[in-house]
Amino acid sequence: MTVTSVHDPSHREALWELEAAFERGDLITAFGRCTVSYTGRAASELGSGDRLVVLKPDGAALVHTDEGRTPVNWQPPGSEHHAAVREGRLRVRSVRSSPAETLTVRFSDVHQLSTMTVTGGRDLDLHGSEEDLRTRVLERPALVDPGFEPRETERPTSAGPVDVFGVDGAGRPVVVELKRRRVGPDAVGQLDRYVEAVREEYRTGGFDDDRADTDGDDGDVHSDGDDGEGDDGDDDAGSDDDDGDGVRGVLVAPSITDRAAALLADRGFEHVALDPRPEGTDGDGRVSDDAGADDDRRGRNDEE
Amino acid sequence: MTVTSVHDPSHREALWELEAAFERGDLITAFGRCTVSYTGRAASELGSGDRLVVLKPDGAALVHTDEGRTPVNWQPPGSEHHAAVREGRLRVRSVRSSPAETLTVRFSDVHQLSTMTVTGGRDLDLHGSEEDLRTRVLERPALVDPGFEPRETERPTSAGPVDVFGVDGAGRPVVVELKRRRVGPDAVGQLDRYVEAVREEYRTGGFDDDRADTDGDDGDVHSDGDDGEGDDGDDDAGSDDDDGDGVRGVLVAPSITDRAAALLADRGFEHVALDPRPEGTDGDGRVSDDAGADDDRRGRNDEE
DNA sequence: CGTGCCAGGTGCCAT
DNA sequence: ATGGCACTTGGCACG
Repeated sequence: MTVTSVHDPSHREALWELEAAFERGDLITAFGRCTVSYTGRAASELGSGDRLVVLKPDGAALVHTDEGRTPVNWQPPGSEHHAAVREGRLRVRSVRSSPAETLTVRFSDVHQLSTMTVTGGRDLDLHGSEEDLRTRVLERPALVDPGFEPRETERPTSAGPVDVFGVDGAGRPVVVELKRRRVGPDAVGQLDRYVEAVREEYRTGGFDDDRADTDGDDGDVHSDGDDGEGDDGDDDAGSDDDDGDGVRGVLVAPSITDRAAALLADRGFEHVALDPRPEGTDGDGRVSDDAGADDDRRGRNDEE
Repeated sequence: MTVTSVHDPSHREALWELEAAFERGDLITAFGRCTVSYTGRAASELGSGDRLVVLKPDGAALVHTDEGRTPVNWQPPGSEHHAAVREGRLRVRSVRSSPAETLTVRFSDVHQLSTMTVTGGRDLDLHGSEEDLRTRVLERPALVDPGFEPRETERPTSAGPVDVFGVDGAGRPVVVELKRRRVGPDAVGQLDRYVEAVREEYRTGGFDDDRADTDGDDGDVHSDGDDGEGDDGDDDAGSDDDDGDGVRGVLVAPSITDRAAALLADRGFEHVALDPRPEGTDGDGRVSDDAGADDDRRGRNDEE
């Protein structure tokens, strides 16, 4: 049995179905007239109306109206669903602790209640994320700067992990912050924190013990062979070569807003325009070159 | 007719139901075995499996697995839903432009398809947001600082709108940034940008023409009567009274992380611990005092 | 579990 | 439309 469905069930019927579905670990949808109360990190009340309520076996709960991508109310995974009949209404309650939160849906009428057994994979294969951008940068560092040499990814600093850290042609340390989309002032602030942290690090003599003691296992860039060129850029740093303090800050993103650009200039940082996905993939995802291993879209009859 | 539901429909049947539901402006749920393709700002592929697909009349589309609060794939409101039978599968496609994005769901089997007419309100009454925190601060400015006098909310600066702007007992300008929850380094960066903008503003002589020309209609704090006290604080600013440049920065939030606190101290700013909801409302939402106009939870029988 | 950060973030409201 | 920001942000990875 994969799907059960009851129309206009009595509250007792609905309760029975719900508890059986909880037991089975089914996905549940309930459509009916209800009010919704939430209390926890915040608190909310929603007056009576028809809504679609989705209860997942992992504890997630969603209350959807006919509008919006975001549910009006919800409960994250890890909650526990309970059902009961109280004061003539079917009460579905989803509770979690830490933080303590309760979502209560009170149905005056259940128009339809369905339960379904879910099978099959849920692994999404996604392209175009920041990780893809990082890959692009690591594969072709010249896109960032002619002489750029990546040395480490997720390089730890006192201000947090630097996306890509390396040196330029002149041996100056370069802090690269990656963003998959157009950036605003916040990204500049982020870059600024990282650059300042690295500068401070160099100032106090290379080792502030800020860098967590990862033994080059995780974040190191694939060594291309040439190591004997100035191993950690400790010699050239500290002198005010160009601007700032010898440490360059580079924001790699498709584009940047005016305010962010102003802030960036103020800090003496740079912006490099780069897309997370290489050229040839436009908004519709058509790949001009690189005929990938896509075996679903073959017959291109795209009407309707 | 509010709800229609078909079990294991043929693709033709399902297609018929779908198009009728589109026509009626109904909310649609489809449960079945499908693959999902998305392309637009990014691109993704999801292999075959059972999923719950929700199609809303406003154009929103959701694809849910049995896990997570967030749909594996989706389309925001404003999209257009289309259905067709292609290559022996039921294809549901949701398309939007700007940005150009397409979500395609291909059903090999539809286990259940339901359509529902939605009526009733969707206005959520939410408490505990940043706006509530602002209200608290405006009603009791002393919570921020003994002599604090709010002057303006959403005060425009070259760096963006300042949550609350005012003066302290010594007549110094105060920039207040509000956060409804525990803050990290980003919030300090935000406050820093605002304070710097205000300082620059004062430095260049009160009017940099940064402040957008809102004629005191929107952001002004309710005038309490006393206006003849130094109308815009132009006299005392510019002298390095305490630290920084005579402009104070205050981060109002329930709590703050260590890193953020360090940054805050570095900038010479302050943290004021304040909750968006007044004392007496704990995590479970029980209000100790202030018996509000809540008329739903009366009989407190809270078992199961 | 808290800290920090990315996300196809979404949503709201401003210019 | 773009911009800046809040959000019960959610989700993940790491210390």
